[in-house]
Amino acid sequence: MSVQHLSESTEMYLKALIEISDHEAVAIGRLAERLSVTPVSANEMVRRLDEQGLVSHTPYKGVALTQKGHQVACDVTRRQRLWECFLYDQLEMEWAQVYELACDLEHATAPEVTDALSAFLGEPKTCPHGNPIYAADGTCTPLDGVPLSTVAVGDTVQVMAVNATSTDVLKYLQERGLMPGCEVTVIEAAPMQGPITLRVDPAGESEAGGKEVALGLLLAEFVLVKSIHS
Amino acid sequence: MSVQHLSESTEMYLKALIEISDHEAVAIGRLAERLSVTPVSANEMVRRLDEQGLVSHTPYKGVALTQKGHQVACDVTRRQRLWECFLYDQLEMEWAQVYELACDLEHATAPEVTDALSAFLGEPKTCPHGNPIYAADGTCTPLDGVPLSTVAVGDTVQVMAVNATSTDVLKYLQERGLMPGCEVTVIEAAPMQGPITLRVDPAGESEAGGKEVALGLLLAEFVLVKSIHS
DNA sequence: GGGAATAATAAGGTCAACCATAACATTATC
DNA sequence: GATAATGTTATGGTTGACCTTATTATTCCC
Repeated sequence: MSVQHLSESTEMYLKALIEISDHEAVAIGRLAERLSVTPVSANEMVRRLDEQGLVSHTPYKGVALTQKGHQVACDVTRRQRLWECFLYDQLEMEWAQVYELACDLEHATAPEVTDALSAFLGEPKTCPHGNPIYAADGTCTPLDGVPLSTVAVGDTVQVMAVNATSTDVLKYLQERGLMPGCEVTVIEAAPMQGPITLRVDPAGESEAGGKEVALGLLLAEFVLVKSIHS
Repeated sequence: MSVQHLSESTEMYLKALIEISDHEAVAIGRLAERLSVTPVSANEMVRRLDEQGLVSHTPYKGVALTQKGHQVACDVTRRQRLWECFLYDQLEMEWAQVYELACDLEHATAPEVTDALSAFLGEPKTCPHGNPIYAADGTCTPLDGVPLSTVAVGDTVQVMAVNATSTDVLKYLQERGLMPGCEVTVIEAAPMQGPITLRVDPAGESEAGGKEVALGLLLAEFVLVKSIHS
């Protein structure tokens, strides 16, 4: 269990894997794209991670985290989301920016600091974007939402979390009010992967009958929602 | 002035230079020792830093920070000491440990974060070890103390700051009560670089007539004190 | 002035994490 | 079953920051 010191690069690979794997193997190509490296580089790196027992790679099938790798990935993600909370709640930094800023800090955070930070923040359970924060033992209650891209026309749902990592994408979504807690009605879905049209009511103002927003399907995949029974 | 991204190693060299230079050139050997690298490696690195205009190296004379390098070094030190305050005051971590922990965080801290952190902490002026925190513009009021190793027998002084970086050394000093604010009377100084003997009154308890402590001269150099007029 | 300590330079080596290009293997799709 | 897409392996290259060993240059001090 001793998690000596893993390189920043190693931590980024493992974090990327936990972010894009739905409990199944991930294609190397996708991983490479997510990390902005070439498939060849990703292949090399995956081989090294495999040798260290952090992932298991089945040629032509994909990469999956081992138990050890999963533990590390949870830990890295925990550190990041705690820093996001700190940056957003305490330092009052930009909602769209804290993912990137926390990403730098996460690799420089000793276990004692992580735990003390969590206590200081009151053991928060989600980051500012709504994603769950793993407990020190690696457990967490997973979100039971679905991507906004899969919601039927006419349905009204509430945004639970936003899964994006790029500051630009987050800013784009924020400008349209798509933040955790807001309510969204799908008004129209264009054919051929066209955008969906939404009415967005900012959190806490569900009476307002907010503005109409067109959202590309790929962007809508980042937005996790649950249906509203009301 | 654009401080793009300098490597962690670069920042460590510049920080080491500002820490051990008394406004004069530093011998490469000393720098190498401080950073635990070989003189040959330090030489190479100094050449690179010189090429980047961060230091100026006069062969056989030593290295000095340029204005640009000084600015960066101040900034790095500022980041570190702010993190020390956060870790010590807010997260309530060990006094002896926060230097090392903050040292990791400092390299991962964006300028916006530094400024927001400083505001959050109430623009502190010193770190938990008593060393000054540079303002955002690089200015700070330097300490006017002298090393405890230079104090005459019989004198009573107050500890202003502790300049050590190793957790072990800091822990050793803490165990003997040598923290900022405490009062110290030099009882005896052994010849031939022998230890000095002190009476240490912890901060806020100057009536108590504290314990006697023997301290090696090299350790006493880390402790910055000012005389007490009382 | 000579020798010791220190500093500088040269040459060659390692390691992690990338890159490109090219060849080859496998899987998926028409 | 052929072809395209994707994945894998091989080879060779780069960069930063270290290392060792050896040689040469300078400075300091008796």
